Amino acid sequence: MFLSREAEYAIQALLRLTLHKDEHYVSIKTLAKELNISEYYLSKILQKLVKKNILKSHKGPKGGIAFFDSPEKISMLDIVVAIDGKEIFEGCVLGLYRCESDDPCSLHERWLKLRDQIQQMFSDESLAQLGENPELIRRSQKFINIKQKASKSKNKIS
Amino acid sequence: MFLSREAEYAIQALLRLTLHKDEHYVSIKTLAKELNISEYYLSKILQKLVKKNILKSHKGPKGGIAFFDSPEKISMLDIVVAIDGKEIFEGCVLGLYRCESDDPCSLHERWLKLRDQIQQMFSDESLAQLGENPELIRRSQKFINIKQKASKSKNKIS
DNA sequence: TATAAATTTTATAAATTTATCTGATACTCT
DNA sequence: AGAGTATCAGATAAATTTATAAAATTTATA
Repeated sequence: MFLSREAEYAIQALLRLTLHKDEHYVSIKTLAKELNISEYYLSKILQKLVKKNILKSHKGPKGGIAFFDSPEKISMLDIVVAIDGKEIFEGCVLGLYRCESDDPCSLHERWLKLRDQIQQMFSDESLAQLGENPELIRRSQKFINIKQKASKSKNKIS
Repeated sequence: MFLSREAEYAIQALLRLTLHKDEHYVSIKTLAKELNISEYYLSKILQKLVKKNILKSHKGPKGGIAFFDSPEKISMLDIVVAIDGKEIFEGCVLGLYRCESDDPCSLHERWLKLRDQIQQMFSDESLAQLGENPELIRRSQKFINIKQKASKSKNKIS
């Protein structure tokens, strides 16, 4: 799993949000139900996006969250970095000390190129582009159930 | 961090082991001291490699671990998969449900290619090739100290 | 202005990963 | 055979990530 679960949920929530185009603010509760995860957990995650000005929020009745900018202007990289930080694109792939220096490991150059390409992939893709497949977004809700069940049974068996 | 800490330690330990070329068996205790990590923890990790026939072990005095095959025949991928499993090269990068099906997300193809290239990178590189830079291997010992300090202070400050 | 709806903040719990410890077993050597 | 050395296996502990709950704050509107 290249991204943290939080980053995955953030992306899934924002994708859901693109399906609510007309509404001014959408409550986190609603999104949480649609994604089938805890309202509180989602709040926590989305707050990070509010602080990074990817979302704006409004309290009280008729409140909720909304995009700060339009989804066309939000790249996947924006979201990923807001949640997981830019550190996931840093460091030696083997965890070797001082590998970034003038005497790197033999995988270094190759890894750097691949990592940059991953980063480029995320920055090339806007939320709006990903949102062009609403069917996929709707399907993605069930995944959480499966994940939770999988980790539970894994615990029991092994 | 693309690889788990265990996988990183496994690689570092095997790299260390290549520096002990002449000896028949090297004790895990010795390796653990060189890497500056817990002897017991390293045991646990290396046991996985024993079970996967990457290492062989021998109990008692003059015992320890040794390569089952020569480092030339061991790829980085062998080690990574032995510890982290092949799952790290599977699934949708965004965690979307059924993304692998006939209706994938718009990042899917691009991610698949990159992921395959990462896998290829690991399988192209043998332990022996990485071991050709003994200075780097020796330096890598200190990294663990830094990591441990970093996570401790992180805890205290934030 | 009171009430209900919503986010925000803080606390708590569960699960997983990371790390250490202990006892058992196997082996070498004298 | 006995003493010492080393892995092996399973239990335990600490740290981090993942998830939930409860209390505090803000806001719309009746």
